[in-house]
Amino acid sequence: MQDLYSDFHSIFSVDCVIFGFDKGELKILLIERGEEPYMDYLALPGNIVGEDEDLDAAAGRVLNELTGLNNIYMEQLHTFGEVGRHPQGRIITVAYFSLIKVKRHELYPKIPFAKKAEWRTFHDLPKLAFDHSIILEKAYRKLQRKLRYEPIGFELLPDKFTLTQLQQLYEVILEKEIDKRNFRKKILSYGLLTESGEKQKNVSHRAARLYRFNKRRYNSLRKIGFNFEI
Amino acid sequence: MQDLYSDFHSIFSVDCVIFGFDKGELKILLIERGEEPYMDYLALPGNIVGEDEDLDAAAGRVLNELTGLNNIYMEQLHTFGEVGRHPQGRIITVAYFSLIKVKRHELYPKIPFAKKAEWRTFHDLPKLAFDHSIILEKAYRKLQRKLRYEPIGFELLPDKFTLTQLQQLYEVILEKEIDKRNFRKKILSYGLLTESGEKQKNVSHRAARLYRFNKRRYNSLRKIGFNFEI
DNA sequence: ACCCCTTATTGTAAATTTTACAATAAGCTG
DNA sequence: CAGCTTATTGTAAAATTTACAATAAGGGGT
Repeated sequence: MQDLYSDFHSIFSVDCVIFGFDKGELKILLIERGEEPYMDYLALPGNIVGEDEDLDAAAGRVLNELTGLNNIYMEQLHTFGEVGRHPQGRIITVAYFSLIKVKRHELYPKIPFAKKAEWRTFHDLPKLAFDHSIILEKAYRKLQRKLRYEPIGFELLPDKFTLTQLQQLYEVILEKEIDKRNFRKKILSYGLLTESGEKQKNVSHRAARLYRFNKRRYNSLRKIGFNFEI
Repeated sequence: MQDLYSDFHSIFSVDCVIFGFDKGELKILLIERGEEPYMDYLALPGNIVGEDEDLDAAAGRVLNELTGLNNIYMEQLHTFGEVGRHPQGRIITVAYFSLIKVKRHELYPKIPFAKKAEWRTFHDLPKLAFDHSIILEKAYRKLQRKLRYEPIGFELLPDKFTLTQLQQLYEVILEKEIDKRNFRKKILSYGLLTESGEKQKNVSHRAARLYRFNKRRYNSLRKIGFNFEI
């Protein structure tokens, strides 16, 4: 058995697709490469998985080194292992999918090969390095699918947010207009939103109420198999 | 860069979760191990990925070597890469998910380490080798989720099948009873079923009509974003 | 031929959910 | 306080989902 296993070993890595939402736009956290190949191209942040490191831990480490954040919503997206996907040899990469609040952190690009890290508008991107455009495309479809069936929008918004912000997030990600009254009725009917008691400040129009996501209620409803379809 | 990449190489493999449906039961194609570790345990069929082999191709090869089938519905499920998952060292496995028609083939267990391959009833399984019970559990949840949103049940049934067979499949996999009249109304409303013109034979009761899945119509509806929720 | 047993096939009314749609309220600015 | 901007709210019609049972058809046994 050991013989069979010893004939081919491969390098493997993780790449992170990190979504954010800011000023009504879907954002994605990318690095700018400072080395060949794909010098100056934008790329997904990623790294080699350590010998004694779990896959999930490697993805968490990449995100932490980039943002300083811990305990962030992350899940596996897909593994990309085509023979020719990397110009320098066979590299398998496990892509991860993450949602974070843009405003919560500074960017510390400790990622190797990176000149810098920055938030880019998802809907206006050049071709990325390697096969990262393909990975990103897959991640976006997953984001759309998840948003339709689970209340994950809250991961992308500040702790307190208005219903209009939330609706805008749905409209931008799902790429369709939503009726304001029907959206509010539906989203409030789940009972996942708690009024914070506060209102918007420094806006030159009627101030909107600020809501919080009620994580406790979400967990108890999820346990009994509740469905949150939008 | 080459330096960084050269410090840790890992073995990687594919494992296949192959579902079938027969005699009103959900089946799963497993091998019985003929070697340590986990001698005599049941395990998912799998193999090492070749140096010049795409991931998807490796999964297809495992399934082909086992069943002789080609062009089978397969998709990636998840990658399992915990440090301690394999007693003989760090092995990352990409799990695949597949649905096949049980009656279509013989079993040729060319899988290494296997004494034999056989169809087992999903709902009555012992603990599997390695972390394969965990992989299977994840695959089953995916099967349930997919069945609810996509008409994949046809992959598991013979080319011609009755509505009762189809309903039974839904009931067994989703683990809930479904109203007969409502089920028929809904499933027929999608227009994905074509009457074959034939009826059951050799049954000691009223013979049911045999339907076929209309793949062409499915593809054209899917293109326009149609939803097939049950 | 007929009765019995088993499964196949079909419709409808009530309840629920989704959809379409616009007037009023509130806060800031000048 | 007039004007501008965004926030908030309800209702009727349409569509979908749900609950529910009687009749049809085929084979087996007499």
